[in-house]
Amino acid sequence: MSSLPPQFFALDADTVARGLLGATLLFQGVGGVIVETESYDTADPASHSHKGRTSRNASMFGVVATAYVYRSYGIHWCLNLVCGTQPGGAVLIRALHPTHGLDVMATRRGLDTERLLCGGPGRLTQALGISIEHDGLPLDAEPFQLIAGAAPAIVVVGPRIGITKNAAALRRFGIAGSRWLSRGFGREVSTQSVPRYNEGH
DNA sequence: CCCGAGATTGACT
DNA sequence: GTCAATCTCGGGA
Repeated sequence: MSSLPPQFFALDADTVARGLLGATLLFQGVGGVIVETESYDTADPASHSHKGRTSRNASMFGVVATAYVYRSYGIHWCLNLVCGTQPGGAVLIRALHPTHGLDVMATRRGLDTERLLCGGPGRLTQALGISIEHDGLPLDAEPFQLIAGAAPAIVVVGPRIGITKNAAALRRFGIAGSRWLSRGFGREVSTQSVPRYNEGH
């Protein structure tokens, strides 16, 4: 069981978003395998960081390998991992394959069907108990734990969900065939494999 | 100051 | 398929 090296998060957001697929994300021991991500950076009009720093997105401009947690639609929390070659980059964690603490997640989620425990950015923060209190925390220390895992054989790529600016950019990444994705990917399939940070345990 | 848009979700027709 | 819930931000009055 190996942690993701800190320098991994200094790579560009697209590479990090791909490379996180297959890794295990735990929060206080609860979580699962990352199966879906999206990448953002300051050059991207869809990114919260595009128009500069505000009180909400401040942690996006902090050091890499920390969490950026923001409130979505006034109701939900969304978890990003800060990364990039320049300040202002992040990867949104959109879905997990739940493997640790399923009972805790089910309680927090209100006895949902298993597939909806962690499938969706708002759902997974609720299942793991992540909120604004955890904004800015480092990812290599409790309560977070990030463990490298087996690289997926095939990564699917497509447009990001729920955005209108720069909507055509192919910056959503998923493990092909996973039943834990928040939504399907249509036909845009990439056979590119991920970089080397996901060697098997 | 007011108001619309937004990296969402769940309830409902 | 439609729609409301309810924070944060930014643009216009």
